[in-house]
Amino acid sequence: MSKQLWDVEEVPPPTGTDGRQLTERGARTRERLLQAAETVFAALGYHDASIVKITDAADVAQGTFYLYFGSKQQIFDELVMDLNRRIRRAMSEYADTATTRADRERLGFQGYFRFAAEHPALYRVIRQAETVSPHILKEHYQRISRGYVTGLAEAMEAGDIATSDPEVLAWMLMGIGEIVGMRWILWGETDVVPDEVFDQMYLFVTRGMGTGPDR
Amino acid sequence: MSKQLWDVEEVPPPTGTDGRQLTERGARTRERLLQAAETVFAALGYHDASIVKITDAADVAQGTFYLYFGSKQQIFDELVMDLNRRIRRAMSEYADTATTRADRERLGFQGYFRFAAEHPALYRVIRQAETVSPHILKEHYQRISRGYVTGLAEAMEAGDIATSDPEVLAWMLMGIGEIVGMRWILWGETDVVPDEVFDQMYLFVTRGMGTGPDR
Amino acid sequence: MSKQLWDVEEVPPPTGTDGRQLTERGARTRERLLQAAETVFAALGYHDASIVKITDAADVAQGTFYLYFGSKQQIFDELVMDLNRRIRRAMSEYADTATTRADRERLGFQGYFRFAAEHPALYRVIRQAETVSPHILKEHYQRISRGYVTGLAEAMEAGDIATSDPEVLAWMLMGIGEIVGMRWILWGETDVVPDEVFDQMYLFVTRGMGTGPDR
Amino acid sequence: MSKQLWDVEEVPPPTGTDGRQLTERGARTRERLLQAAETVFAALGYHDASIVKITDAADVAQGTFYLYFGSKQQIFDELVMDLNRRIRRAMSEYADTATTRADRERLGFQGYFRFAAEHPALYRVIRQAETVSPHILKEHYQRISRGYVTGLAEAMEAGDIATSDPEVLAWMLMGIGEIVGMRWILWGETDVVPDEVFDQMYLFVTRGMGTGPDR
DNA sequence: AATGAATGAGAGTTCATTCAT
DNA sequence: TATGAATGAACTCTCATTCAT
Repeated sequence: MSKQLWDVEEVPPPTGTDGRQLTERGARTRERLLQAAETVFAALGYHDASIVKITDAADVAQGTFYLYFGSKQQIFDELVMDLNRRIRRAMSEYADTATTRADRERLGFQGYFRFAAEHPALYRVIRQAETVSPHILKEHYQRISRGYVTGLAEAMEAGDIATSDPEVLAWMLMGIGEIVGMRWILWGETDVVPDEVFDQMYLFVTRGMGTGPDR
Repeated sequence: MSKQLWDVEEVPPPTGTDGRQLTERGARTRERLLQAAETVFAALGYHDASIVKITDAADVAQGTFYLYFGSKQQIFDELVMDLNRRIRRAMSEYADTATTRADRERLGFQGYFRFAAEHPALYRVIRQAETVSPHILKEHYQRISRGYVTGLAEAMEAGDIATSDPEVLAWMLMGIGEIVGMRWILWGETDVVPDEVFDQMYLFVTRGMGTGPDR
Repeated sequence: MSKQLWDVEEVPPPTGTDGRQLTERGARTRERLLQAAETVFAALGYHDASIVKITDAADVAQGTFYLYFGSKQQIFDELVMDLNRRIRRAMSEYADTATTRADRERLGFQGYFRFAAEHPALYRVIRQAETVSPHILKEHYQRISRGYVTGLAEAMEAGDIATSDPEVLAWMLMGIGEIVGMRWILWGETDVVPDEVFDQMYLFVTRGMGTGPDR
Repeated sequence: MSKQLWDVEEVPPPTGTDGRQLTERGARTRERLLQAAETVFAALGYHDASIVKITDAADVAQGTFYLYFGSKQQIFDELVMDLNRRIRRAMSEYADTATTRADRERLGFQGYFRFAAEHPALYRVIRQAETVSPHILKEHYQRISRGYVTGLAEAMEAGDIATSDPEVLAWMLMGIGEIVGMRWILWGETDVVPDEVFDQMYLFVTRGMGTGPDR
């Protein structure tokens, strides 16, 4: 397997609201706030989350928040992009253990479901973005799709799956992963996708891509 | 084609907050509020929409709102269920014109996309539900899935598509429809799904279900 | 004496923040807020006055404030214009009792000093306007000057005072009135301008205008 | 002409908040802060100016401020007294070039107007003092008045102007200068007092003092 | 059925000031 | 001497909701 599918970019060093570089202490506080935000947004949703609740959870004073983030929106956006990077990393880690190309998508799904199970914030936070920060939501899907497209195009060229528009395919795979994760992980009794469901899903996907068991 | 796929139930006559039957005038006012809410929620999202804005748009006094709805949540929930009924009706209307069973899903997708194009509120409002009213969101998906399941089970029995768990299949179809609609209608330049995309999508779906061109 | 020097315009009926006409009850509340604002601004100055303090003084809830005024600025501006109308009315009432034209300015000064003595708000509030709302301050002086100009032009035409630019003269009279009022009323021990001071001032003014005792 | 009218006192060497003498570097920083304060207060007014903005303008850290000034008030007061010294110096410089006693007041006015034109801070800052630091405002006027009184008393004794209470006269001259400067310099199109206006004003003043052209 | 004035809790945000480094 | 992170009280303003008319 050549390179990583979701080749996750490095993050630039964080700055304060005024644009200045942070001391180590500052960076630590900022990180605490970001973690608190994840918890609070996941538990309460964007509206109902409040800056007081975030600073309480981070155990800093209200005013401190504004040293690092300009507004509730801004920390939200940052959190979404942070989650996005972590999902892609999770998917990469799984997918890159594949020994055959055909296994890649399967492992990608598993990475995604695993991450979703461990981070309830994922759905609660990201779906909010639709109205809170539409452009960030777009960005989120696009970044994931990009990774898929790369891998799918390769697979098509190698003749492993039927040739088609890799972008359409990529979005469909995301749509499937998202709704299955929501239905069986977020709303399910267990926090994994049951094996029979996974298998049915995967059968559908491979058939759809033109790599069924018949191939 | 036997019966409707999304057999949409009748709605009971609306009542006021106090539970009493409404006069005709009252029913009209209530309707005005519901329409105003759709506009306002779609334009601003749940948090940013406010009851003043809704009553302003409906051209009634603030107090009047509470004669018909108990809270902001409640009108939101009602709106979601209303949209849900209308989508299912739209999907049914399309699907029921199918002359062959195989055409049903295709037409169902088209009904959905058409509705999405005409009602931008769909995504903006329904995705909000994730945090505003989780149980309503669940209800929304379940009702649509139910229609799919009925039709898919029938088709499997008739041998038109490969046998599998119709529920898993139903959810995947929803997931695909939702994300494709978002990507190409909500975010696309045109407000229809381009033909090539639709075809690629449909090819994937039919292959996945085991009804490809090869059948 | 022909007509009034400071012919004070009528005020339009007050409206709420949303532009709607007020009920009688609303008008009363609005008035209460305006009076409270005068007291509070006079006692504390613009910065140190707060909306809580104003609503407390008016004995209404904080939110009520915003039914009638859009911001602290706005109630301040309104208050300045209100004081301005009242000063001009006070000056008019005095000046219009004059039996000889020569007496008019004397009585105008007295009207002004009397008003200043009774309304400590005058200086505290109006001088603030310099930075809070420069254009309102300008308006304030211009309206008073306009009344002066009318009277002075008349007097010049009648040959009662030496001919000169009535506007320059008007502003000087205001400047004198303002600083004398500040020095002897606002900062003085008594709250009237001592007779000897008033006489000295008036002698200076009449000589300056070319209507000394020598005329 | 005997001595200076506004004989401006020397300022004691500045100290830090802790009362200790400053090093040369400290004195420089303190000076930078004072200059930044003039700019910021003039541009924004007392309330809207903030210590962050002052320290930003002075390019020092927030904490540094408190090494030199105890509070926002304190730097404001110091700034007012600084401006006051500079005005008096400006007036003196002009007045002391007078060759005849009668010319003194004329030149004093010109010095004042020139200073006002060059320092818009003058009005914006000093008028603030009304509520920020009433006693400082009083002090400001009194110091200027003192210079006037000295000169006017001398002139009366010499028979150059009519005898009267020099204090009343002094305050009136200040009032005139202030309002004319505001009307024609601060609010005027040009930043000088137009010649005709100045002449009208000066004619009024000389007549009022009993030194008209008729003398 | 409809109004609109009134409420008050709570939101986001700013800012003078302190203090460890 | 200088820094800049941290504080927390106070501010302006919004809003869902109640209630007398």
